[in-house]
Amino acid sequence: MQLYNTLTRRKEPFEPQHDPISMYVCGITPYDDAHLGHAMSIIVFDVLRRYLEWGGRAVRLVYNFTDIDDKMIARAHRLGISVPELAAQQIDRFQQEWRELNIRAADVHPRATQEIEKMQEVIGGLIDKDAAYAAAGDVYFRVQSPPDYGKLSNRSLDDMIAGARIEQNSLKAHPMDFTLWKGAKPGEPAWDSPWGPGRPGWHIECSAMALRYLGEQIDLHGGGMDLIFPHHENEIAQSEGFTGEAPFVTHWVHNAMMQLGDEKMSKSLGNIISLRQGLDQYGADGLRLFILNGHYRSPLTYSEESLVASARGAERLRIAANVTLPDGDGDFDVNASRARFRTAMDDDLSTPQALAVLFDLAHELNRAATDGRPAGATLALLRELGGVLGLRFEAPEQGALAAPFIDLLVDVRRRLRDAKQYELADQVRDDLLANGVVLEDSRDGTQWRTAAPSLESVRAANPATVAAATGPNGPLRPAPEGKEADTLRF
RNA sequence: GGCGACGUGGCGAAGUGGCCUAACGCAGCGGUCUGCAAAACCGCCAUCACCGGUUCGAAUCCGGUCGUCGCCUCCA
Repeated sequence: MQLYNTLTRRKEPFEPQHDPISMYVCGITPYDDAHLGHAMSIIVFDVLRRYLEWGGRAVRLVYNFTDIDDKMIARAHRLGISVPELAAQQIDRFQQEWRELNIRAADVHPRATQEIEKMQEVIGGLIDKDAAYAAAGDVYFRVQSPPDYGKLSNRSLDDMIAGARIEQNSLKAHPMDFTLWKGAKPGEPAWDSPWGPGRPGWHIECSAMALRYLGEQIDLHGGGMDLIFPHHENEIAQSEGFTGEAPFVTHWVHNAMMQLGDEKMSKSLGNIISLRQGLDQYGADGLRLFILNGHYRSPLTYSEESLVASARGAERLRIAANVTLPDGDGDFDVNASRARFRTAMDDDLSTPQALAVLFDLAHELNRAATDGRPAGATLALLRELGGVLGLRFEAPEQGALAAPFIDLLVDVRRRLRDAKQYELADQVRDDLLANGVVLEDSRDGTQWRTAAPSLESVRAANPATVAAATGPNGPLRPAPEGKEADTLRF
């Protein structure tokens, strides 16, 4: 398949050298709740992994948690809990949300705090090669040591200095030198090291974890575009400096950022929607459709309209994936559809086109159902390809408590209809709809299902969900002032 | 200032030289079905920011204009 490679800035054939394919995706810092931007990244790489496996390749995926850094410390301090407590709590939440999103677990989920030894080994190795130096309890990486520093982000050290606001630090040999090890400050978590007590710098954990779990050269490394510089640039510098092997990663894959819509939204705290809230309002398939409807390298703008449309689309697929058909495969050309799907996905993971194939299959299924034709093979293919995209085609859960009462109302309404008391029967139906339950009458009786959210219902719900988005950990960080349209920030 | 992306129907979004009078989804409109609905089905709804050029032929290539956005700082 062709995959865009950030390193070469063009689409290239993806030719993994390892079996299983070694794949590393930068995870999150578990200091606050996940939002839709995180969902975008994790869904994209979940789909890439599923697609590779569907193509018959084995994949070894590592997805890390960076559970120690300044934000972790600050947050834990504010909450009055320890950093490990904060990490444990947030990682639990993430993993619960990942499960609901139908994200397949990685093979390894390393945590920075459990990889200190490996990090120190790498730091020590870099010092030995004079690619790093200790200074007053800190250790810095020498950006002038690699001959090609800046190759991933496509910029020179001069450019970086010109544009960046560099804080003065006389300990550094070069202003862009970055920290590998931070000397401990009072009250902060610290580990012993040859350079004194301290904690790892931001980038070193990923080098250490990738090296430890995947080896010196890996096939694919993923993450959000915002990580290209400095995080991934520095990861390359550290890893290649340490091993002496290049390239550290043959294929770098980055997803574009999710953005907030208009000014109003960016200024308003309540509109930065959490993953929890998104899951509750639009369902896992709805969220996936929203993200997969665009290409992973194009920025995606959050809007309630789009999410509602995606949730409706998910409902359409779900209904088609659950149609009742006569037995038999039918004569629809499923191989053509399968090939179309593969062609789309092979072209730099073109999920918008892949999704179009699923909708065409859904259409064919509905036609078959209308005509009373068999289409078992079409149904099987829809479910199979849906699986590659991580779609489940399951109804959002209706509270188990409510179900018996809904059944009861449906039955009461049946009696009213039998008695031709249509006005009352319709009243029951309307009232249920107002509560998010759709009734469908047919010859075989009445079915009910949870309604996809309407724009009105979402808008009505959102002011109230500001509090929900706030969660037990305090409010999500407000968007910075002075920007018209902000990237969702964590 | 440096690096980069983008502008396609009411909305989202594919398509990067002829199969495009432009996929797919949402919304809308007309019809079928239905007690009425819902779902589904049938049908309808764009000439691709603007200007100029290249070409037998351009949404797709080149130049210009206008507009939008991202990264360069913690960030998926």
